[in-house]
Amino acid sequence: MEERLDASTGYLLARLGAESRRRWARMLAEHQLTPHHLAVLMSLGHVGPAHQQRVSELIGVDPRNTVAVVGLLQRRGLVERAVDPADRRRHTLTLTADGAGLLARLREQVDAVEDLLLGGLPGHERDQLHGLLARLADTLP
Amino acid sequence: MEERLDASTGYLLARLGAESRRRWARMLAEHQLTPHHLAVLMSLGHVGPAHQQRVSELIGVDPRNTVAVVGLLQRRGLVERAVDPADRRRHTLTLTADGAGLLARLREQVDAVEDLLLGGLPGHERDQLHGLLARLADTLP
DNA sequence: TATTGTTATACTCTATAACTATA
DNA sequence: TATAGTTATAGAGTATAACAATA
Repeated sequence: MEERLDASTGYLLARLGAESRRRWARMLAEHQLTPHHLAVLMSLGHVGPAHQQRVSELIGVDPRNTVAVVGLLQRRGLVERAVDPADRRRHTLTLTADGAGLLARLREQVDAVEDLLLGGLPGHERDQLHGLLARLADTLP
Repeated sequence: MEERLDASTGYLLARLGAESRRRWARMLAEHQLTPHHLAVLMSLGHVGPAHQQRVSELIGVDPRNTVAVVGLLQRRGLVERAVDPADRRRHTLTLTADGAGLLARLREQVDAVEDLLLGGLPGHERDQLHGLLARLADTLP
């Protein structure tokens, strides 16, 4: 991309985030999935079974827009949706064995995409960047 | 956002980039503009007059999708589109006085949004993050 | 023949209003 | 009355095919 705008960190974040999303999307299209689908699988893999609203918060998607995402995963047998007996308004989402298996296989491809995206930075800077982004994510409302 | 996924730097980038874009979009909606419109104004403010294709590269938007973005800015009198006499296929984009004025006023609001987004990080970490993102942007194809 | 910009189109992503059922 | 999830819809973002003018 030769010359760049460096005026705003927020802009760089949005710009590089879009690039990252684009690469994920291209990779996931082979599996007929979108970045949000993988985000749901990853979040369930990370925190275990969770209510749908919790997952929405974790992946940063409005609950109303999460419905269709989870719906597809359920129809594919990757995620199970069960009414919570303690509060029957709530639906608990759980990874199925198929879902966990697919997630494991996708992680390799995720890592490959990652290496291409971050390949220009030396290892210690990649770690530094990861740490800063993780901390920033924790500070958000 | 309490607990987070920290498995992948690319994911954090996409996640925080979406958050950043969302905040920009909310701010810019008051001016009936989108993040892409501001990106065009910023890029012209940064590199001076430029061909449309060059701007497309700078803001990371396909030239076919840039047409409508620039078209709106032109109709609003913020950007001028002139045929390049040296190569009449090319259109040179230039900020008008109105465009430059609006850009200056928007920068304050951009900074305010930025402070809210990055407020959780101490100053030296914000600088570090900015440097890493700028370097990463330079390494991309 | 290749490049710059354009038109048109379809599909995804995001935001929001209004609803159901449960609490 | 408030909350979890849903339905439906409109707008913005993105990708791609086909084209005109110019080089």
